[in-house]
Amino acid sequence: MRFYEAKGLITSTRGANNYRDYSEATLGRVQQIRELLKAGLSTQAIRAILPCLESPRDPIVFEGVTSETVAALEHERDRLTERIDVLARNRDAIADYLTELQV
Amino acid sequence: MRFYEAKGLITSTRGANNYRDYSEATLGRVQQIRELLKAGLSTQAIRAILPCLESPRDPIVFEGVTSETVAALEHERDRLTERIDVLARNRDAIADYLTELQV
DNA sequence: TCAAACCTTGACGCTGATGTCAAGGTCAAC
DNA sequence: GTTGACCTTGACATCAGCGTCAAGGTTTGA
Repeated sequence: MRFYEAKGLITSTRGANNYRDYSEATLGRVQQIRELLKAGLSTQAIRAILPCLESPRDPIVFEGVTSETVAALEHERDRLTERIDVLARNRDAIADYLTELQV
Repeated sequence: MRFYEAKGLITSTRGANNYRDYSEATLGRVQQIRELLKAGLSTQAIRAILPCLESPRDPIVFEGVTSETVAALEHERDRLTERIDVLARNRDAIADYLTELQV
């Protein structure tokens, strides 16, 4: 999506055509992005966690990882945990309700 | 919020003033609704799970619980579980990345 | 009683994520 | 070389959740 590109979530190379050329990795990333959007994250939150989504990140990049980046990641991690707790709590409420109905 | 009322998430009684009067329970519900919205749920999903959010639902209501309601609740429960899985997976990716950085 | 503070409704605007449409460039194939 | 399919950009439309503002009614209190 051009929207993701404009948001800085993915990149594309351009041929002489000026046509976009998406790498295989980018296509996979699009899947992850869509998943996260469907899960309720914003594009900004997704952009923040992008560095963690590199598939074979064996050669982990220490360069350019500022302390702000680390702080942002810790923040996103904590917000994700909060989100997960809220959702799990409510899912359990639904499950409990359903089992009570089925007595 | 009037918005929630229009969406059928909460109700209010009106005095002779025509002023809205919110019950204590409704105010608590508003908190839950906001929490769920912040966690990325839509108002429609929230409305679907509202019957499960009654605080002291000891006198559980079997009346008016149609099989569609049950099916909708099971659906929401499953979608919540999917969401939780996606978020947990990505939170763990962030956590792993952070620990790798801190070696 | 009169003004300030608060409520009502309705309309309008905004942001974020997407969809769509028009006007043009490019490419494949006949 | 012309047609049709596909790409480009830019503009505009849409939907959800929310904020705001105007015009009027209500309450409070000095």
